[in-house]
Amino acid sequence: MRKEYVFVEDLINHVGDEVTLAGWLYNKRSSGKIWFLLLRDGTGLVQGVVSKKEVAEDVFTMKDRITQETSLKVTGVVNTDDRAPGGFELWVKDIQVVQVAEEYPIALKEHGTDFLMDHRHLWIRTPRQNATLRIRHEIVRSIRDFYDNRGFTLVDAPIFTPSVCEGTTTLFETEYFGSKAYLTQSGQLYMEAAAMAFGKVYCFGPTFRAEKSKTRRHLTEFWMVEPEVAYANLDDNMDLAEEFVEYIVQRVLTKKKEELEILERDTSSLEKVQQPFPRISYDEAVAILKNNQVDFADGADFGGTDETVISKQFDRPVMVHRYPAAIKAFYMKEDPKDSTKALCVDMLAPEGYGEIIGGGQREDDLTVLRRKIEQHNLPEEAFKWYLDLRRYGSVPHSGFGLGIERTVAWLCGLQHVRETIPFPRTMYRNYP
RNA sequence: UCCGGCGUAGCUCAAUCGGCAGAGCGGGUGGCUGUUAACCACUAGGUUGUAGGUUCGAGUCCUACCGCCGGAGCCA
Repeated sequence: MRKEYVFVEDLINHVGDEVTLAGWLYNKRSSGKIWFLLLRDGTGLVQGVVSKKEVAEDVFTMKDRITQETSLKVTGVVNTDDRAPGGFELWVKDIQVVQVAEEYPIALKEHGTDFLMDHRHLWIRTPRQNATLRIRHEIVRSIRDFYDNRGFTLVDAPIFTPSVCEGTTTLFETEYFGSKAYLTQSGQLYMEAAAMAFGKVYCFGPTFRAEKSKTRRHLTEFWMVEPEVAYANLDDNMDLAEEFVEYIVQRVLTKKKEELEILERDTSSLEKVQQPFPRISYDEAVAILKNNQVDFADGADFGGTDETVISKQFDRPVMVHRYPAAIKAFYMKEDPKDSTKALCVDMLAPEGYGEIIGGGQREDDLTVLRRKIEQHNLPEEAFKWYLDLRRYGSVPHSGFGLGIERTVAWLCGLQHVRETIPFPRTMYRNYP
């Protein structure tokens, strides 16, 4: 990768050696005839000690020339020292400046979110943001490993779609060679086709919602993983969902301890995320709301505060199944025991983080599905290919979608999903 | 789209009843041999979001607009 420079994360293998690190100046402190620099290289932070009697004059006076975020290469001997942040420090012999940074806008002080988001391209250099995005990466890796290790085939869904998927949410419209195209809000319908071809599949990509949502749980562009399994019923689907979420959480707990510490995440609640997860019906969830004196209209969908009240009854994610069919998408299969209910499931994360999974068993009967499309005032023409799946060897099948950003926010203990994605897109932000 | 809140130095915020626009950080200058968002001294830095209005006098009160934040709806 690069032979000349050692990464901070590898210093543990170089104690006593003279090495050269390449990075950026995070901070400096001086005390007359000795000064300290904090070097950041993306893999960690290390303190360099510059002593007047041990370096050349021009190296010692470097402190007056280098500014925050100046790019530089530092050569020195690696030592362990309890006084140094991180436990290691570098006895500096030489410093080579690559570029002296202009006055850096992000001080090592508190800033407002709007200011930081305007400087998101720089903000991601700071420890907390860095830790969050590293955890995001671990979550993405664990998702891929989970499905790849279980024989799922990755099938990418298109971003441009010819028409509405669900008919409920507002889509971003774009010009497509003289006709209209829409940015996808879900790859699910395509995964249903893929499941009939590959048995068990998943897609993982960005999705887009043009809803004018202004909450801590919404972005206009977000990432979703959507598995779909042929011959799987609702119970199979819930089994998969809980095994999946347990896997992600435990992977992050074991592999990203340092990052969770940087974020000061209390992990005791995450350690409890183990199978089995509680499963309650919509009707049972409504009963919980009523017992907690929540004013709730029967048959309605749950709002953010409703979800919080429900999830606070449990110490791990809770799966709520069999919502009223009327408030769910057309493709949800009717419960054969109660046609007013749908064989769907939402998973609510603990600590008020809300819905992270939505899915269920799909309607596999051609006649019922056509009726649903008509009832939802959707153009049957647009779903011709989708209906074909019910004509040529239709089978029961199920799947769900997990929102990456909400999952990252939950595991990191963040108040807002906007910090869980490198460059968030919200109703009011399309910069940088 | 609706409801609520906030816009003061590069950044984070103060400014009492409407009465001289201030501090910390960051910048600059100087000091300090173990600092941990170091510290100490000095210093520069302002169209108080925009446009009107009330008043002897507006950062402060009123109106409209703009921007952002939080919530609702909708959803992952």
